Amino acid sequence: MCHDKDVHTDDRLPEAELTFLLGMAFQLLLAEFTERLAEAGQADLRPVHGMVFQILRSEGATGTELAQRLGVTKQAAGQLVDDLEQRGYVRREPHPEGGRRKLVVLTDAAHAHLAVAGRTLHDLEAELARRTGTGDLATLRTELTQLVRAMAGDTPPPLRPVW
Amino acid sequence: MCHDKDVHTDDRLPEAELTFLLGMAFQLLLAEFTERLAEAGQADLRPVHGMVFQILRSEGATGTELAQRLGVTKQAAGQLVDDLEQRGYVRREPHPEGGRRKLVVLTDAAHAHLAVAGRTLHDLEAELARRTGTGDLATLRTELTQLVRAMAGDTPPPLRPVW
DNA sequence: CATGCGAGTCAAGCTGCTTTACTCAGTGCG
DNA sequence: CGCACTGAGTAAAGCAGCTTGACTCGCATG
Repeated sequence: MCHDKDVHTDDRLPEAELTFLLGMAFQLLLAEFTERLAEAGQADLRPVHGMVFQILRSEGATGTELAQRLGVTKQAAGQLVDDLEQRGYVRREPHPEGGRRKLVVLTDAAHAHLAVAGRTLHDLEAELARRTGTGDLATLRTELTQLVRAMAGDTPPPLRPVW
Repeated sequence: MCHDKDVHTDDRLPEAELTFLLGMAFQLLLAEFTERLAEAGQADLRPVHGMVFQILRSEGATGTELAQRLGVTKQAAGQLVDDLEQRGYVRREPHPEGGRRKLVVLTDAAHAHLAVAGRTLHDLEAELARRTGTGDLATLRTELTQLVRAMAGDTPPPLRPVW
């Protein structure tokens, strides 16, 4: 869980910009998360796939809706769906409201992944709460929520790669 | 600063996972930051370039060192340096300790960018502190610092794209 | 001198996305 | 009815940013 390569010696974490801290925290958490998922035998799904699953979770969505929520073009979303369909994680069904639309829905395999991922993530965050000692990651959570609200209103922005 | 496309109606920010919140917060901040930089006439430099500048800031570094700090291959780092050199932001100087090494250092243009970027980032964070009302982004900062320390020890990990 | 190592670089390839351009189903309107 | 128009999906090509593999060169060490 720790980097043992000491490529540089200065230790200026406290003075670091908020933005940097956010980036590092996110990166570390996500990396650890995906690593644990891989250990749990889910190495074939990257974070973006988990994101797709969450979006499709309740009622599915059309390709275009998916694209909007992911913040990519509909072609890119289509490629993701192609891939996931081929691997048996989603199905394209005719859309109930007809038209040229198709409804992309999750298969059982995807729901199984969501279950594992959810547990893994919760474990990770719980473990982290213990390790920081503070125990009140709740504080952190509410502060972050305020920050996000301040910048994006009530609509969660698409979560996308970062540079 | 806000997304006005309301592509979905549920509003479950509070129950969101910590990891999601971190991702959204980071993404929003970085997007706003780069946008403001672009308005300030620095549209030709992406966040990764700012990262490079910060690494080279004090004493410069060799290509390999830079690659390690960025978390990419030395070839990728070399391409970044090629690009920045061509655009006048860095120079390759012979390394004082000789060998095949070269020391990559910043030009005045890069230092100017760092100044603008630093100010922009500070303004943004200050404005955010006002808008959240809490005023104590210091709390957030220290909590994030604890989190990062808990996961990475004292060595800031390379900050890289995320999925 | 030979061997090996580490830094840098050249070249090819890949992946995930974008841009451009098209097809097709439904809608509204003369 | 015929006909433009819209919006979803798809097909194809291109591109950016990275990787892997193979190499060159400077220097240290035996």
